[in-house]
Amino acid sequence: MEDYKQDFEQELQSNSLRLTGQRMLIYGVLWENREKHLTVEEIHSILVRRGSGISVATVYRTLALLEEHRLASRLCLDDGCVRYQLQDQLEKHEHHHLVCERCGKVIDVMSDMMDGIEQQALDEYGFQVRNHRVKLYGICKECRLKESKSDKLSML
Amino acid sequence: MEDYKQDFEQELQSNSLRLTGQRMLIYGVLWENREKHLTVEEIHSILVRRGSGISVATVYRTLALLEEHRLASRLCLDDGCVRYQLQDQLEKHEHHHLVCERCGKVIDVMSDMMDGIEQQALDEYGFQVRNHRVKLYGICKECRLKESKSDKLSML
DNA sequence: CTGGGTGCAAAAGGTTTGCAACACT
DNA sequence: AGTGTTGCAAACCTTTTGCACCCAG
Repeated sequence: MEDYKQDFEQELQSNSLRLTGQRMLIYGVLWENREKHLTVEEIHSILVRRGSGISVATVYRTLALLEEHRLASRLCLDDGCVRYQLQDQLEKHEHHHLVCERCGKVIDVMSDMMDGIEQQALDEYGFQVRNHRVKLYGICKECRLKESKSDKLSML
Repeated sequence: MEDYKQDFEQELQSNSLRLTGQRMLIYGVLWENREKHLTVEEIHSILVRRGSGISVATVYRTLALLEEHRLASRLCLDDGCVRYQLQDQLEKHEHHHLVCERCGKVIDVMSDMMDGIEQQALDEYGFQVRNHRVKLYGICKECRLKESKSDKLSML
């Protein structure tokens, strides 16, 4: 339970990178929010709120480091801010995201259904896929329920 | 052949928007480069190079307008700049992109292979997909050939 | 004519960088 | 001790905005 940082510590050590307090803090925030997709600004302000005088520059630098070492993955929702999430070390490549156009919720989806498309890319274009980013935009269950309810109310 | 702008003109008219010279120019550049994915900066500098004193602000405003009316689609390759491309009016939703990690080339792919994933999203999460953005990162045919050639050379 | 559209320049984000001070190893 | 890291602030880059002027309808 307390060893969640071992992947990180090991990766740093084997690359002769330093295990600093700031890096641990950032990794900790990502771990605590591993089911969420935090923006850089959110990560920074969580730490500032806790009394850490960490600078934004360090947050950016550390996140870039984590991404480079494939310990975190970057998610760009085309709304102008980049989000980060710890990357599951078991994943072959990145998972998919369902983005609700109403409430903004992001649902992670594990799926190998892209295998077919990857094969097609190779067959038809000679393109060898190494990673993919799939974002499906639509309306989540809760928002659909909410909307069908208010539709019924407005009909009265 | 000369009527490629009719979709655009019609859409403007039916929304009582004005058919200005600048809008025509921008639409023209997108049409000439319809197989490419131009950044805002590229579109702007193409026009400036041709002697048009158009401002970046207008380019941004017009592209936003085109996107809003689904005449163009925005592509965000997570490299900090947004790209635009005219949208095929027959497409159900956006097509997929194969992005080469070596040369940066972007290949468009039409495919309905996402239908399976969309059904899965609905079945498992109650999530109704309305659009999707799929980017597959990998290595294109040409770069693979080039690399295998230089591999062989370095072996000598 | 009249209001939508444009150019300009300033402002507003978000992200990067140079440099001196700091702190892991 | 030595160098990788950090904080700070300035620089950067892309995108947005306010406003006076302009032009399509």
